[in-house]
Amino acid sequence: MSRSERLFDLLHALRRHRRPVSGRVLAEEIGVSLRTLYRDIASLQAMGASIEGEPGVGYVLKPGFLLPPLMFSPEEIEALVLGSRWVADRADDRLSGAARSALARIGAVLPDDLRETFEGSALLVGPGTPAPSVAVDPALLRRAIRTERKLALCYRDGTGAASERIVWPFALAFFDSVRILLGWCELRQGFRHFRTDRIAAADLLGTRYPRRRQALLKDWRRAEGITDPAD
Amino acid sequence: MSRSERLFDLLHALRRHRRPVSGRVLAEEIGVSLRTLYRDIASLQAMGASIEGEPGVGYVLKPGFLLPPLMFSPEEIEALVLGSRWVADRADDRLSGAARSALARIGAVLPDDLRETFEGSALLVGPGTPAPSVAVDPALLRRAIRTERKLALCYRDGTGAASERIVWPFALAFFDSVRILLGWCELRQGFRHFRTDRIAAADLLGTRYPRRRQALLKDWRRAEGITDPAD
DNA sequence: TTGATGCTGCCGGAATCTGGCAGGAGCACC
DNA sequence: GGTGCTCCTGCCAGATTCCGGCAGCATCAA
Repeated sequence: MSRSERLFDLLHALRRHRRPVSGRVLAEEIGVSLRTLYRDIASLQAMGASIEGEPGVGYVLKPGFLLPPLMFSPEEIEALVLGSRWVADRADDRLSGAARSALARIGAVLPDDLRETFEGSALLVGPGTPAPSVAVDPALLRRAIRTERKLALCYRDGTGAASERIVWPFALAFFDSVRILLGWCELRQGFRHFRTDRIAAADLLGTRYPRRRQALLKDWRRAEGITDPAD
Repeated sequence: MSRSERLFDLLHALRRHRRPVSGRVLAEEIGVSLRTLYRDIASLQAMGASIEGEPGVGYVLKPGFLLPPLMFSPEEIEALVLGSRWVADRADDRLSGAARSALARIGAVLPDDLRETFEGSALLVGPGTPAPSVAVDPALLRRAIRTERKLALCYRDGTGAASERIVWPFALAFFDSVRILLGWCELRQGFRHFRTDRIAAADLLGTRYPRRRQALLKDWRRAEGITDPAD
């Protein structure tokens, strides 16, 4: 692989990892010695890429470099189509429609050869176990999360006992057959999860909750011992 | 100026002119001999750039090498991120890497406000039932499908009985816990499906099968009474 | 035909690239 | 204070690539 080609690759590798990456890892990924990697980074920086390196941490590429990324590879197209099909099949109507329309936008910018891959993708999503019917509009839950606003829930737990509580919703997790709303429960002063099919009613309150949902998610991950998949 | 830097410049110059530009002009603009310019163009083409040169006219950069800025609605972004996360979590290593990589590309061309939605997406994919270990490389199966080539399978069915057969693979279906290869079986002269975890061995044969995989998929859909989701 | 242009092969000298080593410096953690 | 991780730089020698020039062919349009 020529040096120039490698620089494109390096740029993409940096974009792929959003967390700081050590030079050693990058060098291995690209297949080049550490010394050369440092040189390559310096080259990209000289060309105007805002790559920041901190001793003991690694490199991060700040967004906004003049050069747009390269086109998708065929495998990437297949991955996007498959993922969108899964969303289209499994999510609620709004999200499912959004998946289809996002896919259409992507299709519109593909060159002819990739459009063939795109249209003829042979990766299908089998129908899953049908999702239990849900009383509240999932779009409402997502809006609450996105705008970081409190939610008044009327919830029936596994034993059938009903309760009312105020929660700070910060994420929605998709499992094979159920969806689970993650939130901080004001009543219990702790993280709780709620199966969406057991939420009898949800009221979007006007008040925002006092923390950033990213921070809540991070705390929750630590509490549950779940590592961030972005790492 | 180093060669790599020059290639970036050349790309820039090509994007600037939308009309065909002669190699001579480009060479002067960049400050390099004509011979070298031809070599540079060839390098970019080798990297996948669709630069078209017509004798007597000049060069034009067709869209399809660099990903243009894309505009999505926030909900579309969430759908793409969620879908890609699902693929990243559930598919084999290659496809999963492709999902992450495609996502990074999309993230890089989003305007700032959308990038916020993109990075802070709160839709998670729960860990599924762990996929049974698979003896054959799923990438091989996908390649067979993509190139419409026959596959020699060594398969153990549900009862444990082993068989060898030649199939025409035309699709791969992802279920919650298993993946299923769809194919036309030469032995049985009919459509058959194969759980990938029960495929003991698969040989990619050199011969292409005589029908288009789209047509096979359509026939299969009709035979199974499954409507095309694209309708 | 003529001219403009794209494109390729060849060559030898020049420039660059590469990996390894040694060392410095910042930072966090113990 | 020591240890470990990291970024970063200088130096060097051998390998590799790059570069310009030239000569020639192909294609297209006037």
